[in-house]
Amino acid sequence: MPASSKADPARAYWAIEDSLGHLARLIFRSFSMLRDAQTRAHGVSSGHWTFLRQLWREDGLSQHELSRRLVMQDATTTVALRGLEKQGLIHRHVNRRDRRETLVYLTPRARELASTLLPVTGDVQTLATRGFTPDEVRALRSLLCRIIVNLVEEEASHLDRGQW
Amino acid sequence: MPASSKADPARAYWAIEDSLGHLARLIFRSFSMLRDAQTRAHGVSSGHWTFLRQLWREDGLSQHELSRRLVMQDATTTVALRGLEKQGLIHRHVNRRDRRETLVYLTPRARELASTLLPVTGDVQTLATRGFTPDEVRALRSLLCRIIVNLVEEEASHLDRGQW
DNA sequence: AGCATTATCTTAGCATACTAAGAAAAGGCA
DNA sequence: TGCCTTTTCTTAGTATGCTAAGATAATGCT
Repeated sequence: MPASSKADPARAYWAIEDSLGHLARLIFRSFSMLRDAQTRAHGVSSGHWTFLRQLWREDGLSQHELSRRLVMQDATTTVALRGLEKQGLIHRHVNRRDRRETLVYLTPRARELASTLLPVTGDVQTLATRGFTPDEVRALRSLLCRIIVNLVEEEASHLDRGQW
Repeated sequence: MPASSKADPARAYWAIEDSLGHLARLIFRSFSMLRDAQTRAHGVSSGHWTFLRQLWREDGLSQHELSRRLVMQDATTTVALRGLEKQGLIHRHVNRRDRRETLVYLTPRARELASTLLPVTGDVQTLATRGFTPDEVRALRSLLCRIIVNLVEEEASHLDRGQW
């Protein structure tokens, strides 16, 4: 008999539905994987995607500003951008007005990729919310944002108390 | 002037609110970190927590069954359990009726930790949903579960088509 | 019984992303 | 101006969790 994992793949998920953190993990992971399946063929990994997506909106930012917008550590950004540079998707040069900063620019190749790859996010999102009414999607986004605000405030108060 | 990250920490999050995958990432990460801050003092890391929590519900499961319930790869489980064993929180022995399986049991020490650490999940959850009505919490859980079902079905159909 | 297939666990290698600590540049102030 | 602090980026080390490939045990088929 096949393992129970094949019998009803969704069952395993329902069993842990009482933890919002866990639900968030599953959703984040599925999003990454589904997106990755589409973008990998173009040499864009899951880790690179996050940065590319932000740069498609606006490039010429410093690494620190990029990190801030994506809520990533500077060190993480350094490593990810090194990979993107090696793939010829970005180039970087020191800001002449503040030579501590490194500004990040897309290459023409990366710009061309945008039209191919940007729709992928939309596709995954559409798929994830299949059967949702527009109101439900809006409600979900709103609830998630409220959670994030709560969590951010809590983290900030931890910081203030010097706990971290 | 201080970096803008300190000016309004929540702003950075709102800027990317249009991606459900990204929102899920932020929530998952905040949950992990807030929990970690409480449990680390007891020698329980974020990665161990997931497994401990499941084992507090029911131990004596095989590693594969544990993996299935937590939606983890078997290899991931192997490594995590090795850590828990080294910490003296679990012990494992081969199932006599099927010697391919390794059954996982909590140690008395791990059982004692339950009463101290289990409330932590609840605390983080309460904090995350501050200002929510019970109906909103229920609605959120329900919406998240529906997304997961959608995503699982999609992944399953990818598997069927042999794409992965 | 014997052999091929399947299931479970492990190992190895890699990707992502964290923290801590250090280097280089800029800013602030005596 | 010179020194101390802050900011930005980098490096090193670690944790989490993935895939691929292998070892061992059980199962199924002839």
